[in-house]
Amino acid sequence: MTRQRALILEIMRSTPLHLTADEIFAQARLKMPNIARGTVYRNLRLMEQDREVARLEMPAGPDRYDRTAAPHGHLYCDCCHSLTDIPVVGLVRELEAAIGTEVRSYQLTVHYLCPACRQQQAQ
Amino acid sequence: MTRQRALILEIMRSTPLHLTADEIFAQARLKMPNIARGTVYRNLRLMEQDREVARLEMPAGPDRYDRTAAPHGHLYCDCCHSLTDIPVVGLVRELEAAIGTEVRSYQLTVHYLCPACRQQQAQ
DNA sequence: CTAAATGCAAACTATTTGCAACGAT
DNA sequence: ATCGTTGCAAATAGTTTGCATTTAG
Repeated sequence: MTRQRALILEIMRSTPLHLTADEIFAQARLKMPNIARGTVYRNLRLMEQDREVARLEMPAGPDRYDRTAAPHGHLYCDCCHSLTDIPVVGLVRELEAAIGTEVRSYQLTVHYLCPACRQQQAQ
Repeated sequence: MTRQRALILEIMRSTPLHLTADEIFAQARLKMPNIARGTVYRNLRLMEQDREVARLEMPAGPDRYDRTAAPHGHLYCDCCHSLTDIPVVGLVRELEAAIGTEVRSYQLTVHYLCPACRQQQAQ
């Protein structure tokens, strides 16, 4: 556990947002001006393997990271690209029953138009 | 509708596999030796917008394309990266009820170990 | 005829990696 | 002391784009 890694964890824990590696890097720079971008990517990958964070592949743009707690899905606005959590109760159980084997994890991304963007389109 | 686009559609329709843009490009080259990689990418993007195909963001490696039919999810093997369909009956309805607004589409990727890889790990 | 699509190559974005120097144990 | 981790810069992978040329309608 290096200072760099501790800082990255702290940043992840300090926000409910789904930050990109670069956003995390930018925040980290504020507190540790010569932390390297590579270090951030490396640690995020390790933390993903350790299941400390989950990497979210996005339909557009860079991956984002989620401080993992309970399994959940995401609502993705096709217009403004905002991302919000959705609890999907019982989905894992359902899936395991359907698949007949252990589910290691899942990623559910639901595309929609968020209220603000729907409003705009209506006008 | 150009010859190029028709060929890409034909390739997509001729296989149940989830090909990458580059795999589609390689197959296309066999029948049309100077079709350009850019053309394949451009058409796949258009076809995605027209909902003729669905682009699948993968946890590792390039995106893959799915000839869309009924909405469904995918089983992804964390070990050998194989990808197979899972019908997820009623998920859209469930989601719309939970979200309270129209779902445009969704991507569900379930991580697991496929039978072959599970076997190997056990040994 | 003309507007849109192509082939080509170069550009670009996101991410990974090699390596010498550094730091935690 | 030693082994993993860092910072840096260069490399890579996947995809997109600009532009002159071709093609479909």
